[in-house]
Amino acid sequence: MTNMNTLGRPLEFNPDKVIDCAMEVFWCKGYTATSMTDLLKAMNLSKSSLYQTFGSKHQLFERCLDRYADWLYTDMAKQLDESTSGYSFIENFLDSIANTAQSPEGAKGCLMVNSTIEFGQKDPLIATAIADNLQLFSKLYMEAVKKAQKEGDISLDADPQVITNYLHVSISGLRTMVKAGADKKSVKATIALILKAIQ
Amino acid sequence: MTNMNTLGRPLEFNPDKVIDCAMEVFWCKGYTATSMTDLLKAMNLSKSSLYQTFGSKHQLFERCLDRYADWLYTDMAKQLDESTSGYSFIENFLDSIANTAQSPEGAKGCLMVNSTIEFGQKDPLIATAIADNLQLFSKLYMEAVKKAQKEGDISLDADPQVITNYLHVSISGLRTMVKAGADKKSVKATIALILKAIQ
DNA sequence: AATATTTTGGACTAATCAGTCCAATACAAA
DNA sequence: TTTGTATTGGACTGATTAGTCCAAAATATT
Repeated sequence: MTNMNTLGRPLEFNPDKVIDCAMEVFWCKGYTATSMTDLLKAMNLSKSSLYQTFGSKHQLFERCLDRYADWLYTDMAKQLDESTSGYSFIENFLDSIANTAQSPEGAKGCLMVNSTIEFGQKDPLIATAIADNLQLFSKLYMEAVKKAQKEGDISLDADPQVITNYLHVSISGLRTMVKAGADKKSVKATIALILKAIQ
Repeated sequence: MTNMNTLGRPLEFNPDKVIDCAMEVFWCKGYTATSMTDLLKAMNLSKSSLYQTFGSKHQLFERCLDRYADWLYTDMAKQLDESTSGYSFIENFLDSIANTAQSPEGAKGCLMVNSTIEFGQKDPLIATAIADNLQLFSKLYMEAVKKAQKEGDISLDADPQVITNYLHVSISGLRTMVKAGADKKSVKATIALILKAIQ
């Protein structure tokens, strides 16, 4: 099988590291527009190694999706943990999206949003992968919202689940706006209005 | 050239009608995932006729984008015209998105949003096509917002341009949420919160 | 009926697609 | 050093990609 071998020729690459390379390509180009040649070049792997280790383009993509969600979740959880308040965490996260406006990072958007739009419900495996990862972020948002409610920044009679969905919608929308080329000033003004609904 | 000929063999198809067929395919599958074979089948055209009339896959897609925007704009302008108030127009439009939840129509999403995510700023021609069409909808939203302000449903000290951007973000976000498979009830609850920010 | 003009069907191309396969290679254990 | 096991490079496959080209067909004008 893959890795964990004590016998035979050792792997010449770090599977986790090359997944990051693949993720980057899928993130920039989308699944369909990415060719195996693109991936091979970015991952600096031979065809055999790629297929041996990851099975297929589709399976590799699933791995990338999970890796992306994991990476983003870890980062956001850290942000939440280090934040002075639940509300400021939300505020800062939205602001960080605005700061990607008209930059290469902003042009990439969010791999989860990109994949949701590219696949929708067409591919059951990917649809569940996205749904599962979305659930992960929901929990994080929920935590932040409940914290903000305790801290008096968000009204107590608001339903945290509704606010969580509202945040998802706002974030996807902002990412789309940024991808469409909106400038930082417009995005920030929009964010101010977004936050108005949850106060 | 194309059409408007008085001499020679007449076209066996209606260019406008077959564009609608192509639009449908691009809408469902995205640009990259759509093959010429898909288009040929959907449009019921021979390869020569397609290339003769539309030039290339790319040019055909541009035509489809414009056609889509035109079609949607016309429909929305009519809705605004027939609406009892500016605010109810906005409300009804958001509600119509919620009603596509977990249906084939919802799975398609919005061709403008889909294309924004698929292309971003990668393709200058398509980026401008999207930006131009977005501008069209901005004017419509702006009109509705200003009307709602006059009618006392939206506060007069709110900047109509900011609300317009906010609506764009909300609509893109809702379309993404629906594509991800959200149920009607959740979407409607989210819309209620979205509207809260502009009252 | 002859001619000019245009569209159409379909054969064709060269490039690219994802994926397979195997001999050569490189290591650990014996 | 031999043996067993796993990885690697790269040739190869068949299908599909967008796009070209030209002879045949279909019409309006003369």
